[in-house]
Amino acid sequence: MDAQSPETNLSPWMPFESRRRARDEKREAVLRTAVRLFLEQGYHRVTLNDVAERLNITKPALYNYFRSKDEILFECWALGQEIVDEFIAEIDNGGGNALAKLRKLIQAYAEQMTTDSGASLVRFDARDLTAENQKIVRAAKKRIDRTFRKYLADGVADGSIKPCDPKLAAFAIAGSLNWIGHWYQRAGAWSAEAVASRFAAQLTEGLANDRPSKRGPGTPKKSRPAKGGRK
Amino acid sequence: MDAQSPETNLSPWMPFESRRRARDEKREAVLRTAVRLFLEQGYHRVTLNDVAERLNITKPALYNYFRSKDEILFECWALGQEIVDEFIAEIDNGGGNALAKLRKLIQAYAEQMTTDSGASLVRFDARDLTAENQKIVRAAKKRIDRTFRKYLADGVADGSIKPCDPKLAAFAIAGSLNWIGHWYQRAGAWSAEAVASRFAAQLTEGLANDRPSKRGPGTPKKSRPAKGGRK
Amino acid sequence: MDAQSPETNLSPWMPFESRRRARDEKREAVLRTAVRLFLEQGYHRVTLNDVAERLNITKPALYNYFRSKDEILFECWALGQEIVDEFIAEIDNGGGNALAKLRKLIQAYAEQMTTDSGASLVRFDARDLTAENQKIVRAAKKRIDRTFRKYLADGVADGSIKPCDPKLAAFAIAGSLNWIGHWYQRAGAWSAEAVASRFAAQLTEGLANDRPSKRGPGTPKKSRPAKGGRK
Amino acid sequence: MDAQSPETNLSPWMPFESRRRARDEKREAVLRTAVRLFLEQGYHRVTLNDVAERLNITKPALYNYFRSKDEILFECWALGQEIVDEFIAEIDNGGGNALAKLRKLIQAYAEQMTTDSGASLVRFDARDLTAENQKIVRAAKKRIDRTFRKYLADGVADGSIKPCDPKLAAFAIAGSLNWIGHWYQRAGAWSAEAVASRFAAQLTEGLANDRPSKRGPGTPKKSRPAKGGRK
DNA sequence: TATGAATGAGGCTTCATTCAT
DNA sequence: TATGAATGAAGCCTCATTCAT
Repeated sequence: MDAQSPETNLSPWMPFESRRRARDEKREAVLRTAVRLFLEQGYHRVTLNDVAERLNITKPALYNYFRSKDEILFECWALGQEIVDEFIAEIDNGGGNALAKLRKLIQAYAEQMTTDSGASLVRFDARDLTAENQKIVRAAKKRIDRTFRKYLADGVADGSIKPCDPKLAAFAIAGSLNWIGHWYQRAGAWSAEAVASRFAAQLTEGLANDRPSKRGPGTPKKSRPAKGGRK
Repeated sequence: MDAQSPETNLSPWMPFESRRRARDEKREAVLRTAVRLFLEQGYHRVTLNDVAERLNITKPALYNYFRSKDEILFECWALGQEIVDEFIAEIDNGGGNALAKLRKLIQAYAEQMTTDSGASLVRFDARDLTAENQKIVRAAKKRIDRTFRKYLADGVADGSIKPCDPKLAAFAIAGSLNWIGHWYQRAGAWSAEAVASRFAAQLTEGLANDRPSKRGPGTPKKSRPAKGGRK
Repeated sequence: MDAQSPETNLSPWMPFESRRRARDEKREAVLRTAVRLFLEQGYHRVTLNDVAERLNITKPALYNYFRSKDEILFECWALGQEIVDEFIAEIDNGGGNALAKLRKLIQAYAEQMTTDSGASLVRFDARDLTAENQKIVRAAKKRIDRTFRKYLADGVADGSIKPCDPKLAAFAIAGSLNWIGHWYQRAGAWSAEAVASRFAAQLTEGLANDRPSKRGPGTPKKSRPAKGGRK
Repeated sequence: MDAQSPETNLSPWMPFESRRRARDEKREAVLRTAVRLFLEQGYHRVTLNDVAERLNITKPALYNYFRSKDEILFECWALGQEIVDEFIAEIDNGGGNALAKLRKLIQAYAEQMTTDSGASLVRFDARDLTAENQKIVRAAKKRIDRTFRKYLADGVADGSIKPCDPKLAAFAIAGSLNWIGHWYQRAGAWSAEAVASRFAAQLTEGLANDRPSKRGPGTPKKSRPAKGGRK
């Protein structure tokens, strides 16, 4: 508490520590505000003044945290992408067959789409970024795409998913999910989780292999697939 | 047939006719060029100079055909919407049960998404338009959405489609389709028709009612809820 | 009417004659319309399109009658100036002492100010004209000014007007009169003539010499109203 | 007085104070420059570049102080109007009969007309302003007009002014005065005060009641005018 | 003579970014 | 670190004027 307190010993460091923390907090505050505005009004209609104003600071102050407007945009995007990368890693390293993983991925991705940082991923235009950052974004998008395709291909291979073109199927699924970022409103009738589980169910409904190979993995939901072998 | 041909009689009007035709052709040329550029680079990165340059005219010449940049954007959009409205009307008035209609709609909409004018519908940002035009766009989008929902609801009612939430299902389908406007490249591996029919098949795969009620449609959801009653 | 009619004899000329007349009429129509618009909205806010539109012709058609927008402005002004020059000449050559002439001038000028072509003289900005035309305008304005001063000086000399600075008095009078061009509305309560005679009376009221030298001219208003009681 | 003077105590605020002062000074500098240019060349011929150039700044810098070109025009006008409103209030609350007040008003107004800010009042075109600001200008003009009329009417009532139509007389006087704003040149032969007093004398010469009724001023329309003329 | 179309010139305004304080 | 002020770079739009028909 007093000058002798242990903390005081670190004092030469503390200011740095706490300053850095303060700085990071402000940085994040800027990003949160920016995401909100970018989503509400669109990147090009939002001026740095708008962002600053909503934060009760002045425009040049923003340059203490970011080097340019498009860097802010990029960081907004990165915030959302980070989460996606995390749950992809988690699912990827987790258990379950391909279909199960796909379901988990859909669920997680759908939920993410209902958040600001998730919507950023599909509503921001990468062409507003530096060439360099565009590459990063494209790589990330490809990563996501490949994950979807991999689960689909794996599923077809292990029999949990009906034969299909993984590429096209991935596009179909991704489209449905990305679209959430455009229509979902926090004020709407559905909770994020509800939407996510419905999508997980619905989007895999047509894919699940009702008549899996003998003892194939899965034996999905429906017992007695009935005769109607689909169409 | 010779110099005295009937057309020659109309010659006094020809200049008008042909001028008007020329005008309309130029207007359309402007729109085609604009759509292309807007899709390639994004509305805000395209200047009217860019558009004019690619047409080998000067910027102010554009104002002979349009009153403002956002009017051009709107007309680009309208071009695509017109087509959608047309095939919706056609399908709506055509035959087939709800599921069949839904398939036709998906097919047509998917094909449209592979064209420039179709992609316009989902890649342009309505907020770049006049408040008035925004209303028109919103109304059109609602029209499309309602059509999807109607077919789904009708299908559930007539038994051709498995019980499901039409609103959510419509979102899922629309998302998949709209997404085409973002990834489809004319240079890609698939033809527009191929993509469209695959989507029509895949997107309805999970919806089609495998075990329709004995005597044709018309014993919708209610009777014998059965176990499969989703949720 | 037929080939033998007297007019036919002149036929080689007639077309010219009538054409010229038609041309002049159109020219004047343009000017009338232009004056109106320039007064209503101000020269810079009126486009040649506005002028053409109100005449039900097209913009380039105007160039058949005038070489430029500022030429139109100049001709509008000239129309009004012509009238002023005329009545100045008339008054100048007419009879009466200096005070009488001054009154006549005020009356005529005031009336002119209530017309469109009169208002043009004081509401158009000469700086919108060619350097050359500006000179013409300045010369005309000087002409008017000199006339006022001359009558004043003459009046002081012949005793009909009280001693005063002719320059300043001319400015005062001209100001009052020019101002009419700004406030007078044809729809107002006063007729042009009424305004004019009131101004003629009022503006000379303070100038008329009540105690003229011996038998000087004018024994205005006060003592023994006499016959000269102005109208 | 010395470095420790009270002002020094406020030093922490000085930066703010001085900045604000600097800002205001610059704002006024812009206005002074703008008025000058607008009067010299006319509002439409002056570009913001011209204004900026003469101030040795760049065009967009002007937008730190004003929101638009027409706002600058309005503020120029307001600068002049403020002065008028002030001396009107002063005269109105001051002593003297109506004729005396009228003289004071004429004198002050005439002097004002010889300044840039005074000339602005009559040489700027209100139609260049926002609809909203046009209203303000019109209201101010009406205010001035009413003051002239009131003094005239009061003077007629209290007998200090000869019977006359206050409306018309006000127009005549205002015209003379406003005209000063068009012809007066600082480089000319007359000082502002000289012009003003001559005008005050001359314009009221014809109005002053030479032979007021024996007892008490005028026996105009109102029977028993009493001394308490009006108000 | 009249027109539709086109153009050159230019003006206002916006905004991301920098800089001195 | 934060700010007021300034700037450079554009962009949209307007309009008088010209030209081919």
